[in-house]
Amino acid sequence: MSPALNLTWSAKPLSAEEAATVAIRDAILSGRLVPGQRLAQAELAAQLGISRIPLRDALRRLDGDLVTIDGRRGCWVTSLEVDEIEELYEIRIVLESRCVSLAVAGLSDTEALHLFGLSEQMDLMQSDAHSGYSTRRAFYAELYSHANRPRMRGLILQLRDNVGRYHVLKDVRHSVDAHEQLRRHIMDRNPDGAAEVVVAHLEETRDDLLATMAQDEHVPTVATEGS
Amino acid sequence: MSPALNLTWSAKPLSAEEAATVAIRDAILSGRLVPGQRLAQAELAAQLGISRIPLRDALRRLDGDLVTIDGRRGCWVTSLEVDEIEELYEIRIVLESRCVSLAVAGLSDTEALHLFGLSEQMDLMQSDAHSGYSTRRAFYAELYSHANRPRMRGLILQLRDNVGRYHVLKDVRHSVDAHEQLRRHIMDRNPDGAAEVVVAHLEETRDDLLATMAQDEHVPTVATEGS
DNA sequence: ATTGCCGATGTTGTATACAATATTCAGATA
DNA sequence: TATCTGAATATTGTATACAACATCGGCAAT
Repeated sequence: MSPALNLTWSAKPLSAEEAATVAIRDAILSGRLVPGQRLAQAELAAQLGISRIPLRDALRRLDGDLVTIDGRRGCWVTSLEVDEIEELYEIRIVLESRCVSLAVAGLSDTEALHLFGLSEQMDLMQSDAHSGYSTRRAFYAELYSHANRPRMRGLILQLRDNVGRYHVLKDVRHSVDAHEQLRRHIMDRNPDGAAEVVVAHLEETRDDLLATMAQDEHVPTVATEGS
Repeated sequence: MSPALNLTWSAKPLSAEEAATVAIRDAILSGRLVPGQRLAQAELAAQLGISRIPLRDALRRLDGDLVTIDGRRGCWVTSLEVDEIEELYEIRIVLESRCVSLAVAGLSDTEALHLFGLSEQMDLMQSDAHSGYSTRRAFYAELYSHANRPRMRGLILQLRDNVGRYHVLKDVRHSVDAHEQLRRHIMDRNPDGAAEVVVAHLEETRDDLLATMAQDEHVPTVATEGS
């Protein structure tokens, strides 16, 4: 069934629309474009060196997720209320508990060992906040891929990104503990245990984020535009 | 806080992009555009009487869901494999069991009675397949709205539409039974019972669909273009 | 007969120009 | 002073025109 030879192009020529999509997504996820910030088509297109047409295509693609388009009134970076963040975490808990259970249940010996190594690496590196987030994201993306549920995995990663941009330089103590437990459940092929760890970790992360937001709610972030 | 007067325009002037979006979505959900069918921009734009620009915006908006855009190769109505349908049902089961449980738990007396009436009406009307689907969809949309989980509800309805277009003139016996049980659990405020009914109903519906697809897999539907 | 190589054709991607709508700010009026 | 009005401004929506790329056909070579 599987092809004997499988190439993946390293350098694919991406269109202006695709480039704009990843650029805007990266800018939002990295915090350079903050929630609530206006996204003017002419300005963004000029900054990216493209026309408004591919920029509009990119914005439509991100609409409803990282970007909110309000008819002819304009376009903003989606701003999440506390209720919405709680709901997104609830959906993540439901989906990820199932997904990690399926993934751990189906791991082969080499796959489990590989994930174990990835997880250890991840906790040892401990780099800055942004690259740390990206490393953890890659680990879960790899782990969840073993559940063989592509749509579920995509939804989870999308939800993770959507709520992850609100985490600013957070502690990682919980993560290290949770990852150690998760590693053990991976090696033991314990799906239920892994699911429990993920749920507990998500709840802890959610509560930390909500506490941080409650502290900073009177200090709203305002975007200032550089030259 | 709330305005004394709150108008909603019955006839709001929707843009060409919005009109194209609903038109294409309706065409796909009603089966006039079948899975796998090519969506040529020039042709569709001409049929809708608009330019290619707003049509492209509409296609981008539907991409990844009802429509699949493959770079410069073109655009097709998304075609689901058996594995994908199974996965979509699995996600629906996880989300809807939670959502119906929350909804039933929080119902007031009048709300429960209203839903009871809606459900009875639904089973008595028994109209044609398309309007029957739309009626059932409206009932679940109303029921799930009481869970106070807008994102979850939106995801569920999206998944429901995505998989619902593969149901062609199916039997409704299971639905009638399931709805009767669901009505009882609604009136009894029994969240767990309602969740069990919904899960069982979804599994049954899924198995019926898969059986139908297995029968018809050697009779692929082909789109023929009228004048 | 099959494979590889163009050239013709068609489709999609993008830039520019213009139309339609929303926002803003000045000025007038109560 | 506060509020409403309306023109000026800015921003988004859409159409047309053109460029870039993919597909399909024929033709030649092995």
